[in-house]
Amino acid sequence: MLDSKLLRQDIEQTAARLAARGYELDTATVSALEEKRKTLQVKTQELQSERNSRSKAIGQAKAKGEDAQPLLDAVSSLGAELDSVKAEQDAILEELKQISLAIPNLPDESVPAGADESENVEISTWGEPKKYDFEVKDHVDLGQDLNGLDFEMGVKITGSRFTVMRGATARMHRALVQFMLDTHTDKNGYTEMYVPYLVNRDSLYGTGQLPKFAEDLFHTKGLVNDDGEEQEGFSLIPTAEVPLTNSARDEIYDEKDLPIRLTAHTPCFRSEAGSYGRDTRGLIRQHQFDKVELVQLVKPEDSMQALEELTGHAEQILQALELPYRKVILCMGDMGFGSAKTYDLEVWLPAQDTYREISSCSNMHDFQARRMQARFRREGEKKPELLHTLNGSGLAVGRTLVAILENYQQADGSVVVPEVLRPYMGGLEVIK
RNA sequence: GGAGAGAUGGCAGAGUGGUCGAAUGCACCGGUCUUGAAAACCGGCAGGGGUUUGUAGCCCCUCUAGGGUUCAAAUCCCUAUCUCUCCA
Repeated sequence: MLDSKLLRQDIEQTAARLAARGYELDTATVSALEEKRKTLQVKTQELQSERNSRSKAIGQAKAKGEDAQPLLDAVSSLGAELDSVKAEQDAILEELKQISLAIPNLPDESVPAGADESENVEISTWGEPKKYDFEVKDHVDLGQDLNGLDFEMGVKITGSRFTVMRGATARMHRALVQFMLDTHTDKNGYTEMYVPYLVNRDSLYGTGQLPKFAEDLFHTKGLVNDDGEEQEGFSLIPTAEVPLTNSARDEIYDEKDLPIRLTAHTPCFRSEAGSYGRDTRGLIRQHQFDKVELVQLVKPEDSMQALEELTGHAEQILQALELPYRKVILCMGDMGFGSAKTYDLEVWLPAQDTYREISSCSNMHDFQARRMQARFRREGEKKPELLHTLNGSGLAVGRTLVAILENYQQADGSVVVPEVLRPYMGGLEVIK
């Protein structure tokens, strides 16, 4: 959510900055609502103030044993007027709130202009795509031939976009998780967290999945209580960003406790609404996939530097696994809803002869913090300030597995286990 | 499964209709004292929002959450959630 001041004092400039990322702000509607809001809010508060002072006078009169009846008569009509003005005010406030919740974040000045994916800008590349003197297989064929990936079984058990892993492949998947978590906790200063995979509505509003992206989530029905009433349901997390970042909701941290760095391994669940037909083959786009997430809570002045560092932490995993990748900065039009600046890391997939996203690292600025009221207090200051929040994948585990299968394949269809994973796999060197 | 009790500021804990956003203690911050520290004493110490050029002033909202009664609600009523105790 943006600072409401931006919609009151500088709406045209705000609209222009939003337009650059492809969002059209209806300034006429918002300005008109703001106008009404101001009038109604002032009126409501005046009436409340009057009611309060009169009530106080009645109290004092009664305490002195005086006749309060004249005072009571004088206040009798106030209630109805207040109710109607308040109702009007609440309606306007609600309308403005719904609009505000649907406005995306303002892009940082360092973000390149552009409408979509095609205008993202490559920042750097790492590693050389390997040359193969045989015809490379994609991870689907490799995984099936190794009896490690079973797409049919996933379909049988659940449905499309669900997959079963088996044997050494499943173990490598697990090894990747352990390796990533160990790296981030031991080397990069993150605290490992275990978090709920089902979250409530407040959390989804906090990180920005709601109200706009409800259809991307899997929602559960609420539990039924003793009286037979259904409680509000939960939603499966689309990323650990949701529980990790929401740990800061309604908190006020001491300056000295920052930055806070959190990591967690969780499954992620996405409905993939609107992506029919895309990436239907293989592990790339699943309804359920595992991810090791990185989240940072930092002071505003530190967030841009923190984004560089966080992205570096994700890169570190790719480098340790010796997977060629490139770093891309997303243009304004391709950024996620709450992001002020995003780097994508794209890993080389030889079978697709291209780079594919494996991590997305974003500085959300104060966008989520404002929704969550996630704050900190500077040493010696009285007023708390909003934090800046960042998140990134470090990394998407399933896609990392895909990258390893494809990049480490050999002519006979076996796959070499990357050196750093061998300790996590009982010393196994090759999956055959 | 049955029967009760409770949810108040960072924590503990008072407050059962009328200057209560809330006593008191602890913690914390500032000061006095001290060579320094401790102790003692003095002072400060909730968040959100509106108005405004204003981090000034004034005002509004918030005592788990949502409804209700009332001129007036932390306090009364209803509902939900959570916690605790006892019995089986």
